[in-house]
Amino acid sequence: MSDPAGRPITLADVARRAGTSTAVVSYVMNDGPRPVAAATRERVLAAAAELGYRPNRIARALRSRTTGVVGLVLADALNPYFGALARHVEQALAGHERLMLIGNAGYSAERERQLVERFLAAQVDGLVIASADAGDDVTVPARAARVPAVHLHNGSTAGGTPLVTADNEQAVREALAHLRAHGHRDVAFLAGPQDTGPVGRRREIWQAAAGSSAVLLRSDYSRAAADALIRRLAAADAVPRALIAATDEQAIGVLSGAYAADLAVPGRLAVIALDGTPDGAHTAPSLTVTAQPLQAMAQRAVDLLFDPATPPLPARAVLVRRRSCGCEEG
Amino acid sequence: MSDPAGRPITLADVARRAGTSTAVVSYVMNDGPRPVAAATRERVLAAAAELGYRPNRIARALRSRTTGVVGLVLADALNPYFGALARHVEQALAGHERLMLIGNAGYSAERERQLVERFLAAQVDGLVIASADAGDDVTVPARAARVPAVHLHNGSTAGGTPLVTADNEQAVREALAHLRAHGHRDVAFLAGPQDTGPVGRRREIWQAAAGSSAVLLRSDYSRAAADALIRRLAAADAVPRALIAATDEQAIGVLSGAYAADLAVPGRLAVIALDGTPDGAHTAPSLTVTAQPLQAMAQRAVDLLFDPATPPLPARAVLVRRRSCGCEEG
DNA sequence: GCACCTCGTCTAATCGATTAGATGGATGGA
DNA sequence: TCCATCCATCTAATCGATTAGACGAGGTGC
Repeated sequence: MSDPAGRPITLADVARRAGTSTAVVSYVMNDGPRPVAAATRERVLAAAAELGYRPNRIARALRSRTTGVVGLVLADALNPYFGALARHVEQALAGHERLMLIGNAGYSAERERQLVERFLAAQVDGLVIASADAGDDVTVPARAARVPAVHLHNGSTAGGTPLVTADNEQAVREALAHLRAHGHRDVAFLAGPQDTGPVGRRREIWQAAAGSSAVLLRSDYSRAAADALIRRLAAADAVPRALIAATDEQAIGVLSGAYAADLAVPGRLAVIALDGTPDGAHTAPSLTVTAQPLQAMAQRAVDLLFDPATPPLPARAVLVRRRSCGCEEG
Repeated sequence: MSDPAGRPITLADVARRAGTSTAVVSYVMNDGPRPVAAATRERVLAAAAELGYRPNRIARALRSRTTGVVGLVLADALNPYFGALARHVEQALAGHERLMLIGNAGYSAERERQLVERFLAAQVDGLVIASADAGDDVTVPARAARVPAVHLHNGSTAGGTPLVTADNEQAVREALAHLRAHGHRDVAFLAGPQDTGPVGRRREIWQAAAGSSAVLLRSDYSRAAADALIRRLAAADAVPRALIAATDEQAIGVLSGAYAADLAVPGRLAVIALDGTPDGAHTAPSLTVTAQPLQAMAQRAVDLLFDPATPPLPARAVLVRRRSCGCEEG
């Protein structure tokens, strides 16, 4: 708010109007460290309301060294997995009365580092980093600046920054077992471009369980790349009968590629994805997934920012049976 | 950064180390309003580098009344239309050296108002509001606080806040004409829960062009709602032969509902969506859309924040022919 | 040689909110 | 009645960066 002249209303304006000092106004605004007489409190509140006073958080931030803002750096908010995480992080932050700065790094570690620097310059109270891959630890400058940081989904724990992930091992095993229960002996795996961090372990776990004859496919973490891959395989008549996609994003590309190439899903190609995003419920056919507890993960990541002693998650992924694996709809 | 004791490095520390006053350090850091001797500049730069000085933007913000942060309030970042807009807004802001606070309002005007208040309290330099609907103008407090605001996609222009939209009329006409070219005489329209603002006009335009016998459907702006609607219609054998969906999100739900109900698209039901998000390229079947110039819209919205004289957009939507309308893939 | 200007730098006020320390009036106990 | 408390409030320092005004040294013009 501002007065008619355009000057924003300050504490001092309210104090003047209420006939008190700024200290008292501050005490009232914050249920401050000292008590205020009831009558005075009323006067101050009334004055603030009349003037439309809105405290300047910047000034408060300067004094109190906390901005009420946390930065979220993520790979790609258009990927529904990261998009959903972002939503849950925002909600968890709201529970701590924090606002969220967001920055898309587009799967580039360099850009992640840039965003971390910018967010630190903006004096964020904390950083959540949701990377697709786990290369060098991008939170190093945060540690130097003594700003708490957390990796979510994937990231390097080398520097001591905590990492919140679902139980990838169990998810892969469950997906594999389910496809086997549908009668598939050979189950291929569609991985990302590289295997890094705990998420990269998904591939290793599949490899160990599926045997060395199983087919490993790779594509970028995008619908377009997975779509193109499937069309290529279809042209070469090399499409597997069953496939675990490392991410929903890739699985959705598999579905559209299969549709375009006239490959029936699940008849000709059964698919399970490992993420479990909201999008999987409304694909054609609907996508069977091992759904990660995204909300719980986001909540824990945020809680860790404010209390490093937050207890770990059970964080099991849950198999959601839909149609892409061969199950009938419930 | 901070010294070993944990105290963050300030301008004064750098000044002390370089043997100058804080003013000179500031001049160097900003190529300040006054010149500095080359030798001194070197000393200052060296001192800053050695100490790992990172300017405190909060302090700067207090003094200069600009935080370098803009708030984006949007209906739902998981809806790929708004998600894509958010991405483009972020990029446009990066061009202005601004960071982006984001807040999901979940299609609730009340929550939009709350977020506007919080962002204003955080002293944002500007606000971009991307609402699904256009009810009361939620930017009123921004105007009072003299913070520039822009509506993107839809919103009330009653209070003078500018609105950046694509040419909805042309998009609807083009979609309708295209379905007619495929031989459909009756083209239904799947609208949102209510018709507000320029986006609500889409329905009126369709109504005027399609005639009063044409079927109007409504659902929430979600995949689940559109999916459920189509299944219901299928059970009642009341599915139209051709349909324009107001949003991609609804169209995707239509596709999944049609798939589940064994309705061939486009054979039994032809579909065109009016948004044109990246997701439409990888549905089964792929989605024909009138693609709005999302990036140009976001760019213009952001430019308007910093220069109200930014010229208007041509902002035509472009028909992207894919398969859901009956076209063959290119 | 003197007045005057320029350049480089320093001093200190400022942005707005917070809060420790000081102050003064009222209350209670002896 | 006098002193010790206590409560409500005020005064002023503080957070860190910015920048107008002051200042001194060196250079120029006449």
